[in-house]
Amino acid sequence: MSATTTLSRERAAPRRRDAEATRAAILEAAKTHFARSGYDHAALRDIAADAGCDVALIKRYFGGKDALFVEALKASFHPDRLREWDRRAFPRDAAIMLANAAPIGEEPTHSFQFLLRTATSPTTAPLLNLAMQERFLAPIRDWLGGEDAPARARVMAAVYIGFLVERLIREKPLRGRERDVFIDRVTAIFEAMIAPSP
Amino acid sequence: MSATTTLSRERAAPRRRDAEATRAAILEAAKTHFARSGYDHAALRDIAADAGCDVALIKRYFGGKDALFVEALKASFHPDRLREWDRRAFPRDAAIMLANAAPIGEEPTHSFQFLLRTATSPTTAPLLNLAMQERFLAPIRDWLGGEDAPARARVMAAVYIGFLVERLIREKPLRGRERDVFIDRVTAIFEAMIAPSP
DNA sequence: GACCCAAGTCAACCATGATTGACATCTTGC
DNA sequence: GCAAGATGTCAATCATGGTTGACTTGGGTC
Repeated sequence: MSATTTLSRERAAPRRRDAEATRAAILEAAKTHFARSGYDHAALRDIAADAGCDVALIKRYFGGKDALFVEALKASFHPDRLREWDRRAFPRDAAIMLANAAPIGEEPTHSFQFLLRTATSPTTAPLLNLAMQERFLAPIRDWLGGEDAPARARVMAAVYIGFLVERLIREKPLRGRERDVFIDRVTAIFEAMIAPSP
Repeated sequence: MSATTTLSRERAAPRRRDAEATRAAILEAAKTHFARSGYDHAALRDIAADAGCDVALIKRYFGGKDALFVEALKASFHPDRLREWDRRAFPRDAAIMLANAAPIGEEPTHSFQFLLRTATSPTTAPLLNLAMQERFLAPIRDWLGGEDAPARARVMAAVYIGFLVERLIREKPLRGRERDVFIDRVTAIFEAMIAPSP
């Protein structure tokens, strides 16, 4: 939803036929559906229905399911968020975030569910390499900086993904001592990863 | 492949019509296909072809795709392997294994790829929790032992899964210094996880 | 040898879902 | 107003793949 883009406000005409808006609506719906259901189980008809338009428009605006997926994949990552994170606070903040329950459909998980679904499907795994490089590994590498940033970024990305997966399949929330131990251990791991090479 | 099970050798008759053998062949083929392609992309016709029989036999012997998948899932885990791992050598051995390229269909990864692919499909995702608990978390917990084993097992499983995902989507093999740093860091993480609580 | 049942084969059936082209309708420029 | 192109709709088409039932074949028993 939220198909009404704010751009070109000078054109007061509330034209109902707005290619740009429909395209954006399709992309938005696609992000949600792909993240929730994965590539295979996301039906273009459902996406179109959510976007409030016909399936055929997807072909017109994106070309096909593959192309739509790639666009949605690109649009689903917001690596800029990383820059806002404080280096000192990150390990524990991230650990606590991971210890808490993952609300289904909430924003932060969104893109990572996407990631997971993409990584584990043979169809889409190849597509992920590029996106990972550009949008995930590179930002982490820059954020880390220092010696051996590439290898360390790779390790950090892997660990982070692992915890996201764990949270995704966690059956019940962590409590009490288990939660505390979990947080402490995860914090230690993140701290070790951020630490520059000796 | 390897449809000739060794059991019942006393019955010298090389009967070509062997329900037990075909059933085993189907299961074996299913394990491979499901692990490599995931639930959705594994076609029963392909599995049957690999097993050297007709699709209809799958229905006869297993009932349907779902049931076959469950059987293959159960048969794909060998959590007992964990016991063989030496506590001291594990961190570095595991790190090196993860640094190397993942040969599709090789034994060690096999069951874990299976696990990961399971997460892809909404059909099979519910099965994942159970399998994770019984066949992954519990063995690790026992293997770790000591104080706070549950929380530590959770952390360790998550990290391990993360690295498996990373390896799945890794575009080219690690080399040189990047590989060395990767191994060192991963080793350190595993060592930290194995270490008992202070 | 005749017979019966398990084991295996074959050819449909059916649902799903992406793709496509023909068609309708709105918007805009003249 | 009116043509033309952009935008949106509709109903096939096509491929895939799981499911199913009728059929054939083999192999052991009487």
